[in-house]
Amino acid sequence: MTTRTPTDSARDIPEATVARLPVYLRALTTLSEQGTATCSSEELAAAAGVNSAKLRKDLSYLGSYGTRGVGYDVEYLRYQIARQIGVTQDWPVVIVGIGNLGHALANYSGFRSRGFRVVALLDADPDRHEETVAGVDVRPFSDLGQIVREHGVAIGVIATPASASQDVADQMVAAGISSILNFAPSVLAVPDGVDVRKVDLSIELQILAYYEQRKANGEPTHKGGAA
Amino acid sequence: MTTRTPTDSARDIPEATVARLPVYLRALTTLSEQGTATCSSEELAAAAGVNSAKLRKDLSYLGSYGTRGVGYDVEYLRYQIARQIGVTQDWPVVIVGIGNLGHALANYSGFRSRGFRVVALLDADPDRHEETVAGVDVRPFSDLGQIVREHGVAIGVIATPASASQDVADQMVAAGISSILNFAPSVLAVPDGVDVRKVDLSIELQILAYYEQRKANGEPTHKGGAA
DNA sequence: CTCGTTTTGTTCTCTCGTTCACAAACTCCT
DNA sequence: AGGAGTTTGTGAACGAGAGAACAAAACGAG
Repeated sequence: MTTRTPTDSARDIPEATVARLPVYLRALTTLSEQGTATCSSEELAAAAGVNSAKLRKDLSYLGSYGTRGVGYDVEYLRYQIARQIGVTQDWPVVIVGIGNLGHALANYSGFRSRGFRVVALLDADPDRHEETVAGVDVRPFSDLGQIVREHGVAIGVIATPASASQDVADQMVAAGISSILNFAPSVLAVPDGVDVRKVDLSIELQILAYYEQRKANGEPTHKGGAA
Repeated sequence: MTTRTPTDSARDIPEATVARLPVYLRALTTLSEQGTATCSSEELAAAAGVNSAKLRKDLSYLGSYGTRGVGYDVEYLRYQIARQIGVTQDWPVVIVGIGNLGHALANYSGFRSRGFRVVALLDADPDRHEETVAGVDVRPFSDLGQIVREHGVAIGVIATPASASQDVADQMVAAGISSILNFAPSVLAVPDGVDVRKVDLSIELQILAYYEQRKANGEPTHKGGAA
């Protein structure tokens, strides 16, 4: 049964669009908090920092949720995007590696408010197993399999040094995790069917440094001015 | 004098390539530490997690630094990329907002080793001004202008809550900073000539959640399996 | 009911990025 | 010296994404 049925609600949304949906979601939440009930594509695009044509095209992949001549109902569109991304459900998440970054992630409120629930903090260092971070006990890394089974965890976050990251990833995959967010500066090898996204703090700085250097040399600014 | 001289050493490197250069740099450093003196595009591509054709094309924008039939000299290529990105020089950086994330960033060793030197940690909260994080004193946010002038800071990092981020960005720009790395979940408005890059921890998780949801619904895996 | 105004949804075009495929260039072996 | 075997650098085909432009749809005024 590998054939795609035509009734699939979500066809194929382009990757670039998927990456922007959370941005729109955040913008809509902001508008909602400001008491805005309706907004045009122009307004929403401004709040999200993108072109209005691009926004409309992105939204058209989800369906026709706007009203011509009027705009979008903020609450309704917000729900539709949230449902499409999957943040209406609850996503249990484990964080491995409770160093500085692990601490910051465990305390980050933005996860909770978007449906991500940190069910466990794991670290290989026994000295940390007495700690409690953000109300969650730090447990031995060897408990990974049990925790994943118990909570049905599908998403894992790696905040270890690079040297440990591949081993952690292997064990995550073995335990049944199929999506990994990697903060370690390493390239992970994982089997097909497992998604990995990488966030590298120093890479972003290096990209800025490149353009900064060019600015200092009198090169004209590239297009990506604002964000 | 807005015309581009043909003697410009660095012509126009595509944005996508610039974003990958730091990845290659890291891969080369790893190879170097393993004692590898020479590598083929195939090996380096594997270490960086990209296609070898793409790697070769990327490198071709910098110049011809390889030897046909042999490959690339690891040290030489590493230096060339480092010079091109600008990480051979010293980049003074200020971090504003010393919460959990600010702490993690201040302690992150990956900055130092790539030429980024944290010259100041700033926070608006007077209670934090007694602290010392990673050997650097936390100072009042109002010192920003003086510090930027003193150290010639061009790059600023925002690790504040979203509510404060725009104000911090405005003051950074006023102080003369022209590149901003924004960790706050907000869209910053900045004048032309100022570069902003954004890292949003929860957005990455939401993107993973989207694909995870599709996997759970029996959709075939998309191409972006490994990373 | 009709017309003008507003704003979406979509089509078309163009630019940018990726991948393929191969000639040029280098090494090694005989 | 010459030929076989590698590996780079790049031209060309291909695909995806961005932006402009416009037709279709809703609304309000008269």
